[in-house]
Amino acid sequence: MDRTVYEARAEVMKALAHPSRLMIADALADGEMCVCELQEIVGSTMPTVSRHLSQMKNAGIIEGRRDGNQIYYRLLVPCVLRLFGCIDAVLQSEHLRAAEAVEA
Amino acid sequence: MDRTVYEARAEVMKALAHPSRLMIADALADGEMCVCELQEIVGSTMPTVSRHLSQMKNAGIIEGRRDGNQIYYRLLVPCVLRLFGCIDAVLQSEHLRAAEAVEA
DNA sequence: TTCTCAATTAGCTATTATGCTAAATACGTA
DNA sequence: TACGTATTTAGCATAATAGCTAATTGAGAA
Repeated sequence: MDRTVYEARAEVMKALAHPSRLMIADALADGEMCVCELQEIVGSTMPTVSRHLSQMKNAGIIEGRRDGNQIYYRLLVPCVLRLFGCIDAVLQSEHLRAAEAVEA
Repeated sequence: MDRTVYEARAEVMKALAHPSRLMIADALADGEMCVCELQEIVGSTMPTVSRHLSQMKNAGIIEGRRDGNQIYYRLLVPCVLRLFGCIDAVLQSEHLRAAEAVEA
């Protein structure tokens, strides 16, 4: 397998590898949201949220649609939500091993 | 949902958000491998590969086992391999939209 | 013990990511 | 036109990553 494939994949992963961007992905699970709504959820300044959105857009994860002077973003590839299941499995196994380490 | 949950998830994502680390995860799909074998696959220096492995280990993705003077790593949570499917779906949809943009 | 090999850690530099404030754009309304 | 609101982009300072070489640790062999 070519290294460029892994580089492309890593770009997508990087576009999700930030707490605020994971919050955004989760928030968009139920449907589209404008930047101002996402800002409330994430709790950063509007420019910062906008930049996170732009990273996710460039990675092909979300898409924006203008309505008036607001821009509504939505998930393009909803399967990213299923990533959480696996990530949480990693976290659980981590906690299990941490507990074992304490016992031993 | 608490922000700390998203921070923990982001740590796991970050531990995979690098081409070399994705290559390592993929290589470990078929079973454990020592660092020297992974080095050949990744194509970086041994210290660099070792540091990638240590990041993945801290995130709870892999585990190492010493045998003689070699250390064999294995995937702790094999479901990370299923991530590739979704990531590739993102890449495909990206290419589709890029093609549409060229047509228009 | 001493030597060698595999792996990790230290120390450094270069690159990249993050988040802010301030400025620019886009759109709707008066 | 001019103004207000939502969003993006620029520019900057700080922090985090990545990769290298050199030094260190761990385990087996001579």
